[in-house]
Amino acid sequence: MRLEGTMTQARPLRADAVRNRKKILDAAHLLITRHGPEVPMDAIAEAAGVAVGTLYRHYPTKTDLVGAVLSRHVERMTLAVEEAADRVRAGEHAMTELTALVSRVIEAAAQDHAVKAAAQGVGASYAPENDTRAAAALTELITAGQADGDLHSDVTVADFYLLLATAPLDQPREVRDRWLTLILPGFTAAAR
Amino acid sequence: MRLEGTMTQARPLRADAVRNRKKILDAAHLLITRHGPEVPMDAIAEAAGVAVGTLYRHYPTKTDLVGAVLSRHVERMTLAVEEAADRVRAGEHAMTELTALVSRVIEAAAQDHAVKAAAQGVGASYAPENDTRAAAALTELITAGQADGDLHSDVTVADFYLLLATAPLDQPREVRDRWLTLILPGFTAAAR
Amino acid sequence: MRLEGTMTQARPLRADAVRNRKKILDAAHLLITRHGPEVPMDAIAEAAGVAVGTLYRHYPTKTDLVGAVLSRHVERMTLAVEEAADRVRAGEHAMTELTALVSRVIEAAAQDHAVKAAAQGVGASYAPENDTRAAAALTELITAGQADGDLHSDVTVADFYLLLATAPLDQPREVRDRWLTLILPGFTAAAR
Amino acid sequence: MRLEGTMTQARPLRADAVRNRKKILDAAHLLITRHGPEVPMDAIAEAAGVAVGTLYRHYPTKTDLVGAVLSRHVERMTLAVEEAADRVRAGEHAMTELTALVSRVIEAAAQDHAVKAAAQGVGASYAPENDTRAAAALTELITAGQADGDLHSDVTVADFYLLLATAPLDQPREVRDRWLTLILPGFTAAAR
DNA sequence: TATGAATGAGTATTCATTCAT
DNA sequence: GATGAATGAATACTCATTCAT
Repeated sequence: MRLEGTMTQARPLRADAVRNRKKILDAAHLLITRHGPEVPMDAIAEAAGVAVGTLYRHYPTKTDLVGAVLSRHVERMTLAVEEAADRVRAGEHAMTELTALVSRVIEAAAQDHAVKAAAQGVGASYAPENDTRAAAALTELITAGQADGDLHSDVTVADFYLLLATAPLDQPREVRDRWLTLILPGFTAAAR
Repeated sequence: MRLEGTMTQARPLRADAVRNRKKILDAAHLLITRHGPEVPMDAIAEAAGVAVGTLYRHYPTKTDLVGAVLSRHVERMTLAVEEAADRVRAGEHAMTELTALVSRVIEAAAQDHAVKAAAQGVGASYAPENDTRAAAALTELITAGQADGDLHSDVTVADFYLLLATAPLDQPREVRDRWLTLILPGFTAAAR
Repeated sequence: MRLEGTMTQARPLRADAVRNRKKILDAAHLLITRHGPEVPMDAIAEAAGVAVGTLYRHYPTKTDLVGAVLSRHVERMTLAVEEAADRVRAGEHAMTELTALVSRVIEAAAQDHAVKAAAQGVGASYAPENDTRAAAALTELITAGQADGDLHSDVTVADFYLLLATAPLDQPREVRDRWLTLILPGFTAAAR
Repeated sequence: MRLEGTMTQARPLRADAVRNRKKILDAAHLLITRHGPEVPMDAIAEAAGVAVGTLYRHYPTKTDLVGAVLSRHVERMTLAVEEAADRVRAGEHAMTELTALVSRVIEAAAQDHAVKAAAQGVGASYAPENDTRAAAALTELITAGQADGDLHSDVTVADFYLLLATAPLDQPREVRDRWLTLILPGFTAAAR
């Protein structure tokens, strides 16, 4: 289990170092999303407008960099889940939110697909603390859905992770939609 | 310097060549399954106990070799589907056969997982005629299942391919089973 | 100094062996002329309709084969020189014949250029006995030309070889012609 | 995975990089001259005392390296021509300078012969701007020689290029001299 | 003798990572 | 802290030549 670079950095970074760090992460995100995790480190460095050395100072390993990129992605997902949880707490229908959430997350991931491949391909592990937050919010949604009698009672957070992990992200839109049509019944109370 | 050779390799291979070919395919299968399609050709050659040249004589390209490994896999699946279709024709319950088939194929693929990745990763194309055979048998099963009123009327061969393509092959057994629990309802007439 | 394969072959070849030998040489000639001496031995064997083993039985080394191809070329040149000498002996004007000969040989070589490259590139040495015959005929022509007072008195066989060796065979026709315009004066008695 | 980089390498090289670049070019020059353009890149790297990676950083392709070696050669020739033109402008006899120039360039090239073969063999293109400079200076010389009535009036820059291109560079000194004796008359006004 | 399968050293090139400037 | 030059192991593929069938 590896923590993200930022965590290990005790003292605050110099202003330009922060800037560089962001430029690097942006470039990595862009290139990895576009070309997959095989992009050479040199290419990322060039796109970021820094030298490779700088890149390595911030992320001592390609795996680290890919991991950082992935973390960002996870962070975005986490926010989406938390927002959905907020809305449910504010009175929205849980199952509706869950369905929309899944759909939205999958669509987002489909654009960013290479990022996920990155994680598995290079073996990068992403920041676990985000997962915890996401898991908490998701649990809330699930509980609410079950309380409504919509969601099947044995559904867990892991099931949703599985849902995301297996979504056909690299397929065209209509395939992804068909996919949701096929998979969502399994999550409802009525269908099983 | 590449000059065109004869396309057709009509004459039967020599006994020892056949032996080597099999050794190569076995080694490739093993290594690709275990380490993914990135395994060096040299490693495969060594594992097969032949020199690289021999390997290249049998499979002029890495893509060819990976494709051959994949074809094997597909062939096995095809047989499974055809057997199921035979049983249904012989009176067995279609939905039961379909469910068992999916389960069996997924289990088989799980062992062989990297092989699939190989196909996409290297762009190897697997023998399409197998697909045709498999598709025919599968169509038969689907039609039967729909006639029984078990299978949802809009289910197609493509849906089953999607099912296979997205199965969490690299997850442990219980995850795969859970997965089937979640996905199969979407295929039934009752659940939707 | 290596002798051609034929020379080392004490007993007469079997009929089919002779046939194979010719097929090989023809194929080698064609491919080497067309693609240069880098053509793989396998390609030559295939074009000849024999297996590589057969090819190697006749020409134990690529160098040998290339040398044999070259010999053929030299043989043709030799014939041309001898014919010119014959004509001069029959009363033709020596200088005219020499000029025409040079022109003709260069044109022939231009088509067959790769063959010459072959000789140098692979280090093949061509059958020297042909040279002897060619040299004799050429000497005759030279002597006649000098007797006529046309050819410069210090011109030797080596000069003509130099002429051929340096002709711009890979250049287009007009360049080769210009070349002759430039080089021939040096051979005449008048110009020096 | 190739991503596009910046074309312009504006900033000056670091001192040690310059040193390496020179070592590489020297080694390449030596080895290519000695063994022809087939010398392995590894061999050149070793001879230069650097790792292959370094070699490829400076010359991304073998063709580039060979081209660079050739450019050097051309550059040297260009200088020689320009110097001769300078001398003629300063009052020297044009034909004498031309003759000496040709002789000198050929002698220089003879040492370097393989380099030329390299260019053609690998398809390397040498810096064309050098040619332009050389052509200008050569034109000047030719014009002067024709004005003196020494050089044949139809002689062009191309003729001199042809002269160089066909010189028997790989032959011993006396052959090259003999060659000049034979070819130069063709360039004079008197001989044709 | 012919066949063609097997050998294996050799080739250009890439890329994560280190380290002198 | 940043730079970018250097490293060198790794990879797919070729081809002259040998040798079992």
